[in-house]
Amino acid sequence: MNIGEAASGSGVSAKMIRHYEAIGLLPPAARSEAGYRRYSGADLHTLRFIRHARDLGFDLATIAALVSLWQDRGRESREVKQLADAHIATLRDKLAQLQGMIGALEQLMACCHGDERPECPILDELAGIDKP
Amino acid sequence: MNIGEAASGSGVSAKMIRHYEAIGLLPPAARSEAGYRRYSGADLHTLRFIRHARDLGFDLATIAALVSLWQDRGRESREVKQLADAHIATLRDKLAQLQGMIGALEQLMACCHGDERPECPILDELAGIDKP
DNA sequence: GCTTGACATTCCCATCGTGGGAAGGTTTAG
DNA sequence: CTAAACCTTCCCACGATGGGAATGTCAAGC
Repeated sequence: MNIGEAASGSGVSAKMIRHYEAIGLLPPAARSEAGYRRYSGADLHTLRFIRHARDLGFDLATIAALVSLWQDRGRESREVKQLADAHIATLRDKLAQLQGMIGALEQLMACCHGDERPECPILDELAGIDKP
Repeated sequence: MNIGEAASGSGVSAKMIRHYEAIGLLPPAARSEAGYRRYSGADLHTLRFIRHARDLGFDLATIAALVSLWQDRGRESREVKQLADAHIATLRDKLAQLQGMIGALEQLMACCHGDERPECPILDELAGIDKP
């Protein structure tokens, strides 16, 4: 199949498929006589793998590692779990950051009238009425 | 004060101060005879305002709006609250996404032995043993 | 056969916030 | 006078994605 079909069949855009190939996440695709990239069912499978990994928030470098573990039948599941573990730690850090921001904002929102008056605790806070 | 002092005093790097000026978030700084940027206490205050807004996750375009509301004594707090409200919605979206990823990963982690055996439910899932 | 439209190719540029580093000028302390 | 610690501008990089231009190819309809 051509790249368009591979894209719609995998959920990875054609643009991204080319990019993944360019950065070495995917091996160079086979080419038709006219130079069109051609994809097999196995290629599609790999693309879907990548897509799912992206959906879980893995970065492309880690995905490259996951793909190679996936294709290595002698892998140790320990290695996979380590990658997932490191990733989940990163996600939890981000989560904590986000929760901090949301919590702070919610508090400010609760104090701000949000009407035609100019007084605004949100701006006051940003301006550095810092609580030590 | 010079840019280095403004940077350490505000928590915004010198690099970023120049960048903020370049994109118009900050007005062009005053210059010494030799061309060095010079900052006043008021400038420092603005830098700290920006820093705090960044800490709450606001993007620079929104921060520009916040700064101008801050400096407009006739503002309506409604406008500030609207910006904050839109931002908090964005953050909550990201939060939900993160939570989804973390939840999915946790489940997979719980199923994976993580030992020397090659069987790995994490890879299986990525490979698309999709549950409909 | 020829046109047309839907595909494909490569290449460059943009996003967003941040940092690295080069090549050069200034200021200050010893 | 020199060395260190500043400062300047300029260009490039990240990570993942998209937009779009200029160009080439394929399949269907007339």
